[in-house]
Amino acid sequence: MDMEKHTTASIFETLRDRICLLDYPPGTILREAALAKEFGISRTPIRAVLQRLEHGSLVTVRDGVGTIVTDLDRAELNDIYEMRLKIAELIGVLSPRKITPADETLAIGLLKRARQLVTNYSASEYWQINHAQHALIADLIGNSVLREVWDQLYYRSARFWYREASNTPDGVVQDLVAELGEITRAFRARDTVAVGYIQRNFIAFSFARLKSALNPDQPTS
Amino acid sequence: MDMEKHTTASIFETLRDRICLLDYPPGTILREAALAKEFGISRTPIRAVLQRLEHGSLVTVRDGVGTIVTDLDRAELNDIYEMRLKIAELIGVLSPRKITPADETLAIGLLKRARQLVTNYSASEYWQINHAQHALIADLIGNSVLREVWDQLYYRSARFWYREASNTPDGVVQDLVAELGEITRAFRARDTVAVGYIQRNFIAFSFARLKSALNPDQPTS
DNA sequence: ATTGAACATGGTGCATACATCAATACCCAT
DNA sequence: ATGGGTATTGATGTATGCACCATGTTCAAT
Repeated sequence: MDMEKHTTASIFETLRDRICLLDYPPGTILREAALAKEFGISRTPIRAVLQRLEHGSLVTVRDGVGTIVTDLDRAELNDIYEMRLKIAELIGVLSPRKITPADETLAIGLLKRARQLVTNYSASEYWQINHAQHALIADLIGNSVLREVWDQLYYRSARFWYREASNTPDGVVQDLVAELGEITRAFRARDTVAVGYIQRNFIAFSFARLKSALNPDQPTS
Repeated sequence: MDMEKHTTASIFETLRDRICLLDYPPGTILREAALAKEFGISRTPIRAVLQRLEHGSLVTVRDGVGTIVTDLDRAELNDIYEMRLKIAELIGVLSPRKITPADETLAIGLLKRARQLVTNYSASEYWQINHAQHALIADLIGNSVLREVWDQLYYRSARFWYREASNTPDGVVQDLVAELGEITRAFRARDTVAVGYIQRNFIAFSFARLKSALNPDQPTS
């Protein structure tokens, strides 16, 4: 029984998170009828949601087949991360919002939560902290276009690093703690440019980690 | 009588161009039923097209009211152009495709067409040349994510400069000729980085022109 | 045994009727 | 004359039946 009132926005977020959290692994075929039945509505609004997901490059709809969760190939990984590296540097440049004490408080809270991950790891908690950190920084971006691109690339890259976090949580959690520590420091100094560069650096670290995971060893002749 | 076979992709391009060419001025209310009747199909595929346009920030769909062509306010102009300036610099940086003799030939052809605009101005021809130039350069971009963003921001900015071109065609056409001249030179040198910087510069020129058009005079105390 | 086409099945794409929402005009009370 | 609640109108949002497409299967011919 579903007592909740599912709106198209909430369904979109639900499906998006299922894809990002690899609950729907790449290649999964989603059926409109099944989703419609699950959420207790008709196929029409489901189709609208799937179209939005397709715009975000998370799925591709194929006539007569179904809606297929997109694959994670290496070329796309490179393209997304190359862009995120460059986009991050713009965060503090394109007329950002001023950092407030409330922001600082939120960052400190996230840092504390992240530190607890070191001893008690939980994939769901890791995801939620990342999510909150992303929202916190996206809210600083003054340029609306930059914020949209930043947001979309975040969700498009999420599956890559979430899978890596599940495989080898140790290093990933250490990075998250370090990142939030630096962000807290930058927030204390009210330095938005620093926030952008911190993001750039940790995206680069994550990128390196993912690449070495795909290339376990250097090829030997 | 419509003998052509309208596909959703062609309808999307048609409506997009109507918005960009100010055939549908900002504030215009589009009715799904009217569009469905015009293209000889039902409301369902029309709604899909309108959703795509909304994703591109060209319209907003309001329940019970209609689909409204978005307004051109100054804040959005600033955000879009700030981003385009930064994005343009990445064209030659993020693994671009090699420039070929065929590209050079196309650029020279566009330059010739642009020169004819100086004596015989035509708004439609101006639009088509800009369109072809955009496609030519977008095709050089190797990073798929960058290409998508570049493409979307082009169409999002189109209405601003198209309106300016209609108001004062002279300076705009001169800029176009100069831009295509420099692009041709960069193509001859097979220098993709130069292409990106040329784009950046002429976007900046256009930006300055638009800002001065919105601020006819400096405010006097 | 293998290959080929015809067919059965289950999916998305489309068309249409109905439900719901927003704006406006209207009418009655003041 | 005016103000506010109500009815009306026409829009988008939703549900559902049908058409078309893709895919796997089956059966016959070689």
